[in-house]
Amino acid sequence: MNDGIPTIKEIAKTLNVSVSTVSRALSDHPRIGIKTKEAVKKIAAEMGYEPNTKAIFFKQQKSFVVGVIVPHISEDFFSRSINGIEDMAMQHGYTILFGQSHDSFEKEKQVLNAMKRQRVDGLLISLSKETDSYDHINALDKLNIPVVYFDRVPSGKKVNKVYCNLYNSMVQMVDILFKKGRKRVAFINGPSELSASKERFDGYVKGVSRRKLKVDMQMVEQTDLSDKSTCDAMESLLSLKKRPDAIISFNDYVHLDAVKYATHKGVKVNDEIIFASFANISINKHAAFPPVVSIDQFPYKQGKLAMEMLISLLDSNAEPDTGNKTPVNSIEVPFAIVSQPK
Amino acid sequence: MNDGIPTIKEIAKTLNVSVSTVSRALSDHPRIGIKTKEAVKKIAAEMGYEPNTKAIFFKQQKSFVVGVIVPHISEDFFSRSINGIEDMAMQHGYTILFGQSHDSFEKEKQVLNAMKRQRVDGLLISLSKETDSYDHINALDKLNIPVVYFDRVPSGKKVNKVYCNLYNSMVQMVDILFKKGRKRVAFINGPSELSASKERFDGYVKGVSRRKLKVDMQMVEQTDLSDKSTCDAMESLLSLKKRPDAIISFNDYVHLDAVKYATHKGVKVNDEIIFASFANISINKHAAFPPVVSIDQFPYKQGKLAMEMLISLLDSNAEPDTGNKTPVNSIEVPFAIVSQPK
DNA sequence: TATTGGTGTGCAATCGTTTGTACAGGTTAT
DNA sequence: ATAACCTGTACAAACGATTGCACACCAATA
Repeated sequence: MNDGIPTIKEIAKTLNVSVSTVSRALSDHPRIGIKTKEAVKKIAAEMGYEPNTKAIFFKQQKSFVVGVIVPHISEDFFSRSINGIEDMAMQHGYTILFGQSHDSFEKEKQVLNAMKRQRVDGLLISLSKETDSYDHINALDKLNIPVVYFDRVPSGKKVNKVYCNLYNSMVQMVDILFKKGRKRVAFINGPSELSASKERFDGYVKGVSRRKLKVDMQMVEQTDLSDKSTCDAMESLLSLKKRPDAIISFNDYVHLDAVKYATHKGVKVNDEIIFASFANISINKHAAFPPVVSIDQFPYKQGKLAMEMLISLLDSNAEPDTGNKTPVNSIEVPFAIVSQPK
Repeated sequence: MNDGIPTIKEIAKTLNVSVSTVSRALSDHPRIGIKTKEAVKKIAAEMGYEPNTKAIFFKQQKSFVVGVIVPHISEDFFSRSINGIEDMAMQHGYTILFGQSHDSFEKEKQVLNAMKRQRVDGLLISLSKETDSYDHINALDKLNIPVVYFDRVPSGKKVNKVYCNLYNSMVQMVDILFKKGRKRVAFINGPSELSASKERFDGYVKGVSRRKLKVDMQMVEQTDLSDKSTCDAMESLLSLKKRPDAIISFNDYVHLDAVKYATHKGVKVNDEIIFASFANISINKHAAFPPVVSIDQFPYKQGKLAMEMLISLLDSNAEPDTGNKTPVNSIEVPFAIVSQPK
């Protein structure tokens, strides 16, 4: 006995039948006699048999494990996505191999290689902000490992992805702020490496232009998402001769830093200046000044849909080749604009 | 060819050598000729050979995968523990199979079974609040899968664990509040299912008793951690004829709800009543009223130590049986008391 | 010349399970 | 009575890699 846990072979020996009979008996093969089946199952239970899934996975070349890589698990958006991913995965008997890139390209390659080594059945990934080459991910093609991107998806590539239309949501957000009577809507954008930043910016420009206004680049600042960088951005905005009367932050974390700085500087938050942002993280309800307008990108739903897509790819992969290349799937998840009660 | 990626066998055929030669050549076996080695490596690289780790893991009965189960990934404490776990794991070539119990016993059993099926090499677990039986976990013994508990560890069992001394930290916290001149220190405890609640309570009693004071049970409330339940607790405390002048919350999430309720009721927070709590979650810096005193339980460190312990168990397991049963490891991680700058 | 020893390679077993095929014994149909 | 067909079981190959052992070859030593 190997591990203290018996193999199919030992059951066979105990009963003086062949291993194939045991294997088939345990899986209720029709050609096995009813009494044999019962005897086998009884002994198996008594001996505490547990199939060695390592062996099975090896033989079947499938392990029901999918890799999930996100930038930061501590970011509310991602931990909620993972909930969606996990729920969907469990429903279909999949388990999650987990890794974080910590927004580093090197780390992303590292964890991705770990997943490759483990031969995950498929991969779900939300890109690190440094990622600008896809060789490491494309290497999975050779191993027949399908990849689904979510949230932070590569721009302009034909890939399987689930994402939110940040451009449209930004256009609408700007619109709402103008409708609230604001005249000078500023924007603290994220790092330019993120395609999300470009999309938001384009949306901002569109939103402002629609009002027949000229885009004033003094109203657009940038942060690397750190507290300090956000404060710098705020300082610039607040020192303008014509201060903004509305500030849109790249996301709620930036918002929290921005609003903290503003209160520190004696600004009457949500009066002189109203604040808006993306993501709608759950601690907002405890923040001193939650954003007045926020865009919910439904992380749970995105995660769930991404996993659903991956599973369908895995299922179609399992079937004998249908000849034509698998088409590329893409889902644009609708966003929602949430106005905090006054 | 199977997956589009060649096996050792195909390399062998291409070079007209045996598979064993290829295998040994690739692993730099001393008995293989230098020219053969080079030829094999060259062809292997050309064909894009990648060892099939499923096969290797199967043969070696080890997969370098450890299971990690936590109640909620979205809880700051756990996502930070996971960072520690992941860092340590990667350093040693391990990958993480991930699951959440969502504080449900059933769910915990489910994910644990998934990990068992996957034959993880070892398991790291922080118990769900409902867990009161350990059969599902003990079942792993049979499979020779070592288990390390962290943070939410079983009380009074001889197991491998990494945890924080909540009793002592509570004693000290009470002490500090008295030292700050507070006279009526109240406590909103967590659900009684959690052993952490008992420990905190005992610490509270000790802390109060040390001051030669009688414990007033009106000063001790309980919450199931939901917003509503915490508000109920606060309502009771605030409606006392002799209101508390300090309130210790079970953790920062409870604290945030409590403080919100208090401000809502017009209490002068951190003046009439000062607030303290456990955990020191990262968003505190953005909260309107962070706790004045907080206990840091070093989640990253706990995770790291737990993983370290598990790895050492796995290493000792790999060695031929030393005869005597593996001793049980237990680490008590020191906590720190953090006072927010005024 | 025969023995010893090192060097380079191949054979075959092994891990635990699944599965295609063969085969034995019994029953039914022609 | 003989072919055809079930039913229940066993044999052996296969998945991809590792590894103990045997063997062949050549050189050096006794």
